[in-house]
Amino acid sequence: MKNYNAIQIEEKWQNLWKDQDSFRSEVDHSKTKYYVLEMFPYPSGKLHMGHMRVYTIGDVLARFLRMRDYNVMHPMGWDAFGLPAENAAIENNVNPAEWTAQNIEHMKNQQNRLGVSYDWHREVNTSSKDYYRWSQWLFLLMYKRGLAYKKKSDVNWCNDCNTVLANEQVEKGLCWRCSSVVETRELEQWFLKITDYAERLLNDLGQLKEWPERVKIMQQNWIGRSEGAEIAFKIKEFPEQEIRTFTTRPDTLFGVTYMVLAPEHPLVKPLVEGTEREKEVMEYVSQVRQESDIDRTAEETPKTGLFTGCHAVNPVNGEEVPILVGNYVLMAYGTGAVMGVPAHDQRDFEFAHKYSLPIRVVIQPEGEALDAQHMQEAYAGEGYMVNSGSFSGLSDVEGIKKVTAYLEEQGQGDFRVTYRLRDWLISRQRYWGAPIPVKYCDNCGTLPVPEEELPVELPLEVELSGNKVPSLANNEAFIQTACHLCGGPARRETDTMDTFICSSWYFLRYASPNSTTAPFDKEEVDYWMPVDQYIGGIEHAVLHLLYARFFTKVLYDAGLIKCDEPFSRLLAQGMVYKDGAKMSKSKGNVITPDEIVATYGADTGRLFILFASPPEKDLDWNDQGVEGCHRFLRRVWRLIDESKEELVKAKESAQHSENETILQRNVHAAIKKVTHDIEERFNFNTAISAIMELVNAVYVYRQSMDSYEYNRDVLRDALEKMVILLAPFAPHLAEESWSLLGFTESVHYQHWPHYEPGMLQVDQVEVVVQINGKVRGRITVPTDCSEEQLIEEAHNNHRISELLAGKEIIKAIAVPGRLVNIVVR
RNA sequence: GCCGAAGUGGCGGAACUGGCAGACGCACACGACUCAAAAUCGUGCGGGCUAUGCUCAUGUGGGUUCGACUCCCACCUUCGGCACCA
Repeated sequence: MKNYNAIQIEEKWQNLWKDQDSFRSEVDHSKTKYYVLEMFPYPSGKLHMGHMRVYTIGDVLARFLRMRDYNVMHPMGWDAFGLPAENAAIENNVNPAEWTAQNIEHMKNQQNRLGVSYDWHREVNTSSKDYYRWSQWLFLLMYKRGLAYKKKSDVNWCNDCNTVLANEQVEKGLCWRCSSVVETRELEQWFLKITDYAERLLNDLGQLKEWPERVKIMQQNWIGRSEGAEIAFKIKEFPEQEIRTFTTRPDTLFGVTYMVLAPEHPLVKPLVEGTEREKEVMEYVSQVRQESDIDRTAEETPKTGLFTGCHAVNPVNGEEVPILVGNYVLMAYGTGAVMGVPAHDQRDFEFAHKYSLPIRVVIQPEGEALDAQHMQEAYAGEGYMVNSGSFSGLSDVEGIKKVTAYLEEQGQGDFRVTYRLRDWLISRQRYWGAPIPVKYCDNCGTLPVPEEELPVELPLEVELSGNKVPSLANNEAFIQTACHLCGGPARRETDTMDTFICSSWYFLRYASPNSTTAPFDKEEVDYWMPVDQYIGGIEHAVLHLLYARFFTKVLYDAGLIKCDEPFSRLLAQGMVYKDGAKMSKSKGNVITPDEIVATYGADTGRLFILFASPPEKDLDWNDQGVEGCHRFLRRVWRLIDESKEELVKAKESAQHSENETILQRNVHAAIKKVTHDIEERFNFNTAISAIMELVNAVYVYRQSMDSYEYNRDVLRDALEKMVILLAPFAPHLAEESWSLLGFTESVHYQHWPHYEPGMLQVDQVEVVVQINGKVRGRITVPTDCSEEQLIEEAHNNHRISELLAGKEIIKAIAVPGRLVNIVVR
């Protein structure tokens, strides 16, 4: 007997797949296409268990669907721009481009050793000229469509990464990449107008029936839509000026007792200029603005404010209320000004108490009498309007409509929808990225680079100076260019694009990775898109998945693609832990795919990853569990190895014994369950357990008689089906087994078997008999036994009849094939 | 604070539309094979008890139902998202 030598087997078949180009995909209109995609990795050079998990999940699907006769595209590529390449350049004194290229080569080898069935003809690399040229082209498309603009504003700055960050890349005030505190800086930067798409990005979440609810909710929260009114307050001291404020509760307008401006609000300075309060107010403003966002927006931070000396005029009743500047008002949300309604907003309530501002109740809950003097907290619930002039008596809901309508009539306000979502800041002050294709000419101004001049090439030679990679701003040769309009000298934009731009359209590029005349070939894209199944980590729930949806919608609007949502089905796979903690060097609990492949082979690693937990749940790595999976594969191997002789010795007979009928039933039950678990439920763990049960059943069959008595056809069929079912999970062992069973064609080109319902039929079933819901006996009855017969049979059972003696039977319920429940008193 | 997900043996997990709770695997125990070990094969394996059976048990407490891990209500714990968002 030969031992199961996984390493040797795996290498053999990987080479063969490569030589035969087994997983190439082409447009074929005669077949149903299926696009399986795993989020492409950053080429860090190190493949970790999280990667192995995504790729394995994707590969099982890809292999399964190929056997189900779909035309499957399963591509892979590299999200190759980004900061780590610069850090590596500094540490190892190596060029970022070189470092990236080496890592890609290494990681590609690692991926291939996992036996993942990629179509490498479609490989993309976002840092290659052929790719980023089209990232730049897409920037220009955005520009043409009025979706890219440059603006001076307060932006998030990470000192460690030495660059600005998008809002989505700040987590709780910290940089998403390095966790250092994010500061605010005022800079002129490029933005994409994702807010123009806020409504559609929100609404179309409803189309995404096959997305996990939690991801959709995260996006919904992030977009943060709220309805209300924008209201204009005139300023008593400056009658030509007004303050616009956003509120979700226009029905509380009569309860306004003050107004607060954000310290950044452009009106603050003019209001106090030349007054005795100027010095104090402006000092306060600069003090607040120095605080980091994390401090300023923390819940514990006390609310502070300062009177400007000016007054706002309430448009509904002409009341004059003081205008203050306050630290709790954010310039970035709404209009940067808040009307203070202390009776009905908790923050306003606290603020009013602190600064002795009046509180006026204008909403009364049904059956209660709120009294401003005795309120312990603001009342934000339902009620009817009071102290509100002609609006008094209306419900809050009616009030919102009527007050807004009144303001519109008066030209003092509008219905308004406000989003939490901000425009996407895409400028990065970093070298290793796609240059933003813009020029600045003294005569002609800011100019997008004409398409014919693309790509704006990133200079590859880097002079390391000190401990950093200099940004393009230090590269005069890059900066100097000619204006294509006036021919005069012009300067290039030196910022590069956020790498999330590159990953917002890569799934389109896979359809035609070599297209030189467009970012993608329309016909190919229309055939393959949308991605049928996308798989990746939950950490991209808002970031990448929101940006990619945005890009897709812009391309749809531009008529370049036919779909307006990129990913039909999404699977957010769980994390890989070890001993309840994230794998990390500092904890010393890292297991790498390389080690697993070297010790047990890729098939064992794949099987364990799939068997230990359903894909969307977190997985706890367990060495003994891996051992168990390896044992199972050895068990399969032994079965195939021993069967070579057994199949020769076995008898040929059309007659099937009971044992053979049972084995066949097990085969068909396994086909049914494995198919259903992969296709409908993505529960690979239970699919694998079904295969294990089949393997156990074959062992039981073999043990039940002498090998001369085996039925050759039945045994052979069971073994073949077993190998086919195993093929998506342990592709190398399946391939080897298939060839040992005498086949010359790859198991991966076999058609997935269908189960026959007739084969699952049994003549007799065991049915549980309950009395008052407790199991009291079992009866064996014909499968087609009627409900009446079932109940009769239950009564006939010796033990049951004993237990029923002297009891009053109230009713009896029969569920054919399952149970009988007799209710007694 | 708001929103969401999850709580089942020693462990990972299973139980699809309400119908035998614990499939499959790990760990453990015993047996076979062996001089021995490993490997392999077999048997057992939620708790309690007066043990061919009874009883308790799916985070806690209620409810609906002939019957609840599954549905409803309240609560507890853990994890995740949002959060001075007007």
